[in-house]
Amino acid sequence: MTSSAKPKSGKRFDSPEQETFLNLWRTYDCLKALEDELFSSYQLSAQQYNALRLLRSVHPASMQTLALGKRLISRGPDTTRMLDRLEQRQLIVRERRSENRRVVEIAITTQGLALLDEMTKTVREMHERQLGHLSRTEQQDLITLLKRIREPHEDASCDWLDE
Amino acid sequence: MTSSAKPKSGKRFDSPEQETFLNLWRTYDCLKALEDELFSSYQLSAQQYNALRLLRSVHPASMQTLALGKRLISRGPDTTRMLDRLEQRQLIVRERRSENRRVVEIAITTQGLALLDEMTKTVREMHERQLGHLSRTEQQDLITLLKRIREPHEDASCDWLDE
DNA sequence: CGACGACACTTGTCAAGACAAGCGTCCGCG
DNA sequence: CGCGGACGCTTGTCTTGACAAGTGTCGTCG
Repeated sequence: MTSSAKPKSGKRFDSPEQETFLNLWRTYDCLKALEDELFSSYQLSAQQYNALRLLRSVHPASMQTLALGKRLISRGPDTTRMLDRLEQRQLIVRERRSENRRVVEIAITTQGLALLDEMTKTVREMHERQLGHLSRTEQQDLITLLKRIREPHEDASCDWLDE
Repeated sequence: MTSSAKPKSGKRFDSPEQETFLNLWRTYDCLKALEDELFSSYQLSAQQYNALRLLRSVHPASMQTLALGKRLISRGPDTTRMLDRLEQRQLIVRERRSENRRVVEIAITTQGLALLDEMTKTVREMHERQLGHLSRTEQQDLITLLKRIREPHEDASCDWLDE
């Protein structure tokens, strides 16, 4: 008993907050695995799928690269190169307007919309597998708790401006 | 109104399950950002920190590489190379025993324990910032819901054998 | 109207993760 | 014994994400 750290193999967590976070992490990872499995069969990442969804929500209008990046989950990742891949597959188009040649407007193409349509059914089935065993009330409770967690952090580093 | 997809910009989610999952993702990402910020100041990833924690919990015994990898959150990532980095910093030791030269036993070193001790305070403060504004009851409710989500998936692809 | 700073995006470079093939070791069976 | 297969880990290679510096465009102020 010389060490100041007490392993105490019965107690697995250093604090209740750690237990909560690890549960959150595990659960997220578990559901993400199901997502990735599906999306990879369409050669898409979850981020790319969300980008397409966002673009569809403003279709036929367009969004600027930065605005799109801000609304994706992980804050400002490599938006440019992710869009490169989508553009190569002609799921989106990029356009530099003469009125302001700094910004690049992104819009979803007909092929992009078609891909989303094609995925609708399997995506819904995956959501069913992921969370279908929870009642509507449980899901609502969960969302409430999750939002409460984010409350004090939203303006700090996590601003998605979702609504 | 020619398109079959209905953008309907008011409705943001395709299904309640999607809303739940996106909330989970966002919340996780939000808390992860706080984690990463802290751990990166110690030149560690969250995975590496968890590996050290796990090793401490069995100290002074050791674990096999595969067993350790299985108990980390993201299933079986690049355990070997992650341990390479920890070994280079002498936070762990690897040993091939003569009794079974296939397996590699991993153990945390005194320096590894010292690093964990050094981090204890700031890690706790971060947990406080992350989730301190939730009551014990709220955290417990959340954990219950999260476990319920994982229930049907645990044996499929997410087996952490935590307890 | 020309220089300066700010903005929006792009490119370069590097570390980290994913996937598959390869190597050494052990067990079982003839 | 010796050989085939399974196991446990390592290595190679590719894709992905992270961070910083660079490029082109616009507003503004002297």
